[in-house]
Amino acid sequence: MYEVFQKYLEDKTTLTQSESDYIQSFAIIKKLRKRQYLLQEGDIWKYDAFITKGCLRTYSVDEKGSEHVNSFSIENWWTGDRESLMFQQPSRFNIDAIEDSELVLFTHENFEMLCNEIPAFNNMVNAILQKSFIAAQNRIQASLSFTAEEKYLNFIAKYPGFASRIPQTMIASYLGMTPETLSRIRKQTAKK
Amino acid sequence: MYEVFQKYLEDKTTLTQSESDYIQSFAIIKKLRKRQYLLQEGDIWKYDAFITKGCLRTYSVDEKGSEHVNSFSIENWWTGDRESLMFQQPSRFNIDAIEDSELVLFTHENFEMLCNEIPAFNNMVNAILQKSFIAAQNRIQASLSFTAEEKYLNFIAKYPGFASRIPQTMIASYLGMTPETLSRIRKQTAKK
DNA sequence: GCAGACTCTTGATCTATATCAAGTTTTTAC
DNA sequence: GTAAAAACTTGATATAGATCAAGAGTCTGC
Repeated sequence: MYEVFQKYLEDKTTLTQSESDYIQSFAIIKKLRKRQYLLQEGDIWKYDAFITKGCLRTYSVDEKGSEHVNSFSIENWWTGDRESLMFQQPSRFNIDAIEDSELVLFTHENFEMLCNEIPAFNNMVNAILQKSFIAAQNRIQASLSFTAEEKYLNFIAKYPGFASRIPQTMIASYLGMTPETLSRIRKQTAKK
Repeated sequence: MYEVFQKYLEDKTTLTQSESDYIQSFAIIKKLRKRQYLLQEGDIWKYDAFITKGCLRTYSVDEKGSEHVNSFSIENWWTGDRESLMFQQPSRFNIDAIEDSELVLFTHENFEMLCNEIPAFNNMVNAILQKSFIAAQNRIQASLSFTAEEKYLNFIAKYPGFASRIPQTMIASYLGMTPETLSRIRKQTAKK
């Protein structure tokens, strides 16, 4: 499955053959079964992780025991906990696989070294971060100004295909509503 | 007021005198009166902006005409619209001054050039972006899992000093609640 | 292929927060 | 310094969405 990542790199940046090979030499392939954890609350996250296949979710559990889905990540996206990584502190999140998945991991040490040695790689990484930040801003925006129905419609417009892969309960949690509410919204919008 | 930015740079990174001077040579000083816009909806944002004095707010207006405060930024922080900047598209946001303010602006062209020419500067900029992303994630987290009261308490704990500078109406909007609700929460929590 | 466990749906009821309205206090502008 | 405009408070009422509960579908493991 490393080809998926290689293709992604070709798409997003321009590397010489030797740079590309060099990057590959640090890659760690990781397979996850459905339900398997990539990261558990309390662990310190130490990688940069790219998904070549499957679908993962990042969520936290509050004091009342309710789960809150922070994000979904599918093939050709990155995942992990930047806060835990940056400050080397125990994570407040869990990341697990919604489907059988495959990832390409780099230890953060190696990843930073690659960023320093290969400017094109560094630029790509920064561009991704910028886009992630913009996406986060837009999500905040949506959570402040949208009704439950608008949130759902915005979600399926923005991430078509997700709705069919991910259980509704998790989507509801991601959107900040109960599964019952989402079920009713889906019923209503189906009518129209 | 440029000294404030200079001090910030010294704090966050290590530059030679000539690098520091070089950066300064591209700086544009901008003063804003209270209520004055830095950016209006529909404009294309073209700068990287650092606040040396004062307080600004970024907000959007929805179809019903309600304002939604996206963020506050004070001295020693950055502001702007990354989405408009990155894609050179009309902004959905307004940014205006809550207090008389002063900023250091760089055109994005110059800013990128500085990033390319001065690695230490580039690293600093990336670190800021990382932290901004982490803050955005935490805010999403809060908006999903906190009650109105918890959101307010979290806000004043995280940004002490903001509450006294910023009108409650705007804080309420930032937290995703009505001014009336915030007023009642403040009354309750004052009692305790 | 079946039992148990999830997941989704639907209905009844409840509740946190919104909305509307009016009064009070603070700020702004001349 | 004063009048008008904003900002904040408080009360009464409304409502979107939560919670509780029970039944119907679907998946999963042996």
